[in-house]
Amino acid sequence: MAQLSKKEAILEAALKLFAERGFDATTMPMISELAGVGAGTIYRYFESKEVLLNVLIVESLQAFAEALNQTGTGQRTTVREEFHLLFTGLFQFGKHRPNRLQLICSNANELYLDERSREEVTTFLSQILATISWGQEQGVIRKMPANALIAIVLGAFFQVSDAFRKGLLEESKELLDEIEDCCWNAVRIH
Amino acid sequence: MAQLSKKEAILEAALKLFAERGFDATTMPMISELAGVGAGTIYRYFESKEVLLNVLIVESLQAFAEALNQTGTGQRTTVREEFHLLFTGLFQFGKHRPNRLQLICSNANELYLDERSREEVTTFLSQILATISWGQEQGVIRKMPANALIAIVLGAFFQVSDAFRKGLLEESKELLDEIEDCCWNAVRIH
Amino acid sequence: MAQLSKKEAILEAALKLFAERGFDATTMPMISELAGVGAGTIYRYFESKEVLLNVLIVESLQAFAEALNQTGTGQRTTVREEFHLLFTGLFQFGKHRPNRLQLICSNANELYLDERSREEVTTFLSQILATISWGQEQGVIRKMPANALIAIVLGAFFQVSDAFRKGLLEESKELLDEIEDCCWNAVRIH
Amino acid sequence: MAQLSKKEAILEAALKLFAERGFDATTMPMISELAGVGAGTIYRYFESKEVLLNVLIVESLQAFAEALNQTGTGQRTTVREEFHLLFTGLFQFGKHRPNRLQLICSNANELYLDERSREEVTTFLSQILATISWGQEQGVIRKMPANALIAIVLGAFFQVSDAFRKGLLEESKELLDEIEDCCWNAVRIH
DNA sequence: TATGAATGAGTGTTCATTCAT
DNA sequence: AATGAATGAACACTCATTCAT
Repeated sequence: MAQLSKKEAILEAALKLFAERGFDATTMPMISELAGVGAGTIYRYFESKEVLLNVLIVESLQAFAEALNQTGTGQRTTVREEFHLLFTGLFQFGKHRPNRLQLICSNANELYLDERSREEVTTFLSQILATISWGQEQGVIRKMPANALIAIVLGAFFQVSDAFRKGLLEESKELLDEIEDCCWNAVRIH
Repeated sequence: MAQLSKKEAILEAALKLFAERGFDATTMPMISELAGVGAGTIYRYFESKEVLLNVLIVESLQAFAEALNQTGTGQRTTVREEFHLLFTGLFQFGKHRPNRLQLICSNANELYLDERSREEVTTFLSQILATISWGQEQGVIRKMPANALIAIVLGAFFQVSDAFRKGLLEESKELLDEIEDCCWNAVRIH
Repeated sequence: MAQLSKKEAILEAALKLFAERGFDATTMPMISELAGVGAGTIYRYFESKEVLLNVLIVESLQAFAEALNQTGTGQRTTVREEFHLLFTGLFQFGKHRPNRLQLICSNANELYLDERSREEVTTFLSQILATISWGQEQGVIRKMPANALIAIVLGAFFQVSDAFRKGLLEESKELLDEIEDCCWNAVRIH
Repeated sequence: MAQLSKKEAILEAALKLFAERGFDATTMPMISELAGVGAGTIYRYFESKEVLLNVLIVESLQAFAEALNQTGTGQRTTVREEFHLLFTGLFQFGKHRPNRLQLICSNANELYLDERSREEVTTFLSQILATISWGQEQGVIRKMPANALIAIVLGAFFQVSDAFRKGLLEESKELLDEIEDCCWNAVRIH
């Protein structure tokens, strides 16, 4: 409360609840209570529940993209190295911002996304696309529709993250390396 | 209507709506209208909206398991062949029962699952587990936690199915074969 | 309660409250309580609060027009006689349906009228217009814009009705005759 | 802003909004925005929204009474002349202070009037009453309850003013004279 | 003096559920 | 067995009012 502005408290509370329960199952009273603010206060900062969701989605996608960039910047070495940095970025993000990851993964929110959010999704994916294209040019990554490759790797990553979150799987350096290896094998040319 | 009992009509309507809109965004009046029955009639067959969801989840998981069994029965040949049958079963199911698949994939419903449904998930997964264990014994599949391998393959499959559903990817025999190959490479020992 | 359907009870309660307090100062809970129904029940019969108002306005205008017709039907005699019948009709209506009259007079509702209601107002006024035109043709009523004549007579009538309603004035046959005479003098040619 | 004190700015904004939209449909934020002051500032000058309304009503009634006095002062000539001055005063006021007139006419505010405002109404009417009594003594105005005569003339005037405001009637010297003549005919002895 | 962020009671409205028919 | 009218708790959201600055 001392270190968090009302707006931040609301965003944090909403993020947690949207991630855990989904958009429809989260009520404004829940958010206001968890944020420790009055019900009306939310509307001083966010026009509506939907706007609040979209702000969070855009924020989260940007944070996600940034997390990937941060690890991936610098001169290009090998495609495999790039893939490693990407994967590391994914898991770092999932570890530090589990709710943001959950929000992004959850398809349930799709109905409520506005134009801005949809664009942000495209922007985010374009970053991964670049790596894939480069790998294909280098003859290292399979010549398949990029969307399919992305779906395979991200799908695996999301599901694995979910397993971590639910405690079905215990995180360890070795396991993460193995999973990365699996995903790399999935898309590389043998 | 002629060939469908009231109960079946309700289940079908609810399945479609839960899959398309999600549990919370689906109202009982929507279901009763689509099913062509009175609002109160639903309660003659299902205690509550949640029970209705759980019945559908259990049904869907059983149908999913059955679909996998059906292709996979018969004498065991190779692990690769078994994997192929499993994958074929997954896609067959997604093609013929897209709503059931969508219902199963959607994490949004998690909150509302009862004990019975959770058990059914376990049952369903045990079938896949068996194949994995066998493959590991044979020295063909990586020695990793089974949950991780399942998450990788199912995650990829769900995400790919979603891409098909949204029209981001066009289904074709060749593409399916490629995707299967990707997934197999992900889990096999090289 | 026994003799009133829910819908009628709602209409009656809403009429009373809208007339006494105005549209904005009347809440749906007030209406549901006075009608003796649940809050949600109102929405089974009326889409929204605004629709409820408009239904009442149209109903009231039609009842008003009918009340004027009823007294005024039959062969035309003199303009004065027609005026008398009109005035009698106005007061009869105000006496038997004070709330409906109040609802019609109140300009506060203007903002919420839909197309249908606006048309009904026109229809209602056209009836009075006919009498005025006839009187002007006969050289008995002043040659002034009909809207002005209507405003004068109806304005006087509404204000007098209000005075009766508030008890500022005591109704009596003689007083009504005098008021009618005043209004007639206002518009006739001397 | 330069020439208007905060208090005056608030009163002016509130007058405009109450007149145009009604008391209930006007919000305090609307008033504060139009007045160019903070929301809380209103409460430094007026205890509540209701008090603000009542201040405006009293002010308006006093301005109205003053407007009538101004034209009517001086030695008495004839009753007809006095009536003319009264009528001129009414229309002058309506022309120069349309919002104040609208506020006074609107019955919708009745619910919120306090004792002070009610007294002011009486004070205001007493002025007109005086003229009427004098006319009746002179044998020029009908011997009817004064409230009835006031209702007739003011009712006609308010309704005509409304027609002007809505553009249903075009103002002109000739029309005003005619309307005055109508009203005079309504109350004079023939 | 003046502000506007903050509040929470209250608004119009929806909907899972019940029950008389 | 089947209905759909009825309910009232709960929803998203608003706004008169307060108060720390």
